[in-house]
Amino acid sequence: MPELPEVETVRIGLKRLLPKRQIAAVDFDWPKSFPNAPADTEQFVIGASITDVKRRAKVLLIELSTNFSLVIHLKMTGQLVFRSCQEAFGAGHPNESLIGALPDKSTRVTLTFEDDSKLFFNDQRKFGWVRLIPTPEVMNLDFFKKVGPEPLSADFTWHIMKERMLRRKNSNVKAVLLDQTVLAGVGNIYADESLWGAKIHPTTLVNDLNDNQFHKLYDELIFVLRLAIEKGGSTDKNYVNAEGKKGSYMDFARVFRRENLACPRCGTIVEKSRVAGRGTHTCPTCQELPRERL
DNA sequence: CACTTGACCTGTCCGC
DNA sequence: TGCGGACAGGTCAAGT
Repeated sequence: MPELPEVETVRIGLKRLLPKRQIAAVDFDWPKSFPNAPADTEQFVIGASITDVKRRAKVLLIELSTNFSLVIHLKMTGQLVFRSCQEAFGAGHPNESLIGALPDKSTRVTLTFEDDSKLFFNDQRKFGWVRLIPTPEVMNLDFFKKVGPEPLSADFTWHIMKERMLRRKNSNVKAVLLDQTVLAGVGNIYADESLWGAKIHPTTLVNDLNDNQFHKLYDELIFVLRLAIEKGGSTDKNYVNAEGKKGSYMDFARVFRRENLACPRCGTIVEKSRVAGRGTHTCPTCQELPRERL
């Protein structure tokens, strides 16, 4: 579930909460979630302080004073939640969290800082991971060598998006939006939302899109990504930010998870189907099915 | 090579 | 009520 806007929201929260804190202990509650620990952890994590928190695609990079980085992928159900030692989180407390006491049964890794505040990596489905990597070598990871450009970077244009998408011209447009080597950070929610905005059916072959459609899809994608960051991301089920709180983009969603409800543009009932192996939401009036090719 | 499907997991929901 | 199965969706490996 965490896509670019959710990971960016977590990054903004951690950037405010973590820098200068010194790590006192690491607990491996589920060792597979931190595969290359604890070999280098004693030397390069314990005693290190956090210098910066960055993001590339859907991956978080927590940089340490030892010139190592904690590289974290939340996959579908990952959460990074910070709690300071003084905070109480009972009902009605101003900092009340949407998740209960931590650690809990889905806590996989716990960082404890000098002042006894903690950062919890929770991950119900255990697909996410934390890796410890020398900071200069982070971008040598296979994933980063292959991943496409950041859609919100200043030099990402609709021409670049069109050119990169045409590398997979015989695939349907939804599969290509989800392909991280074409562009970084788009997942199921914002693929459906941007295709609805551009009035393009998700099964349309990339090769069949005209320039107007590429341009419109680019505009809609940038719009939904920016709006979602502004709203603190989408909480469908698991996602919470660095303070354990929900995002509100789902209140603004036009088709995602709105099957059997009215399309906000034309009133037609929104349908749900499967495209590229994923649940897919479309308006059958706004997003016309592509004609069968002979 | 281009493209699609299944595996990795756990929890929830739906139908019988 | 209990139980099996479908589903959730990011990425990589395996299959066509």
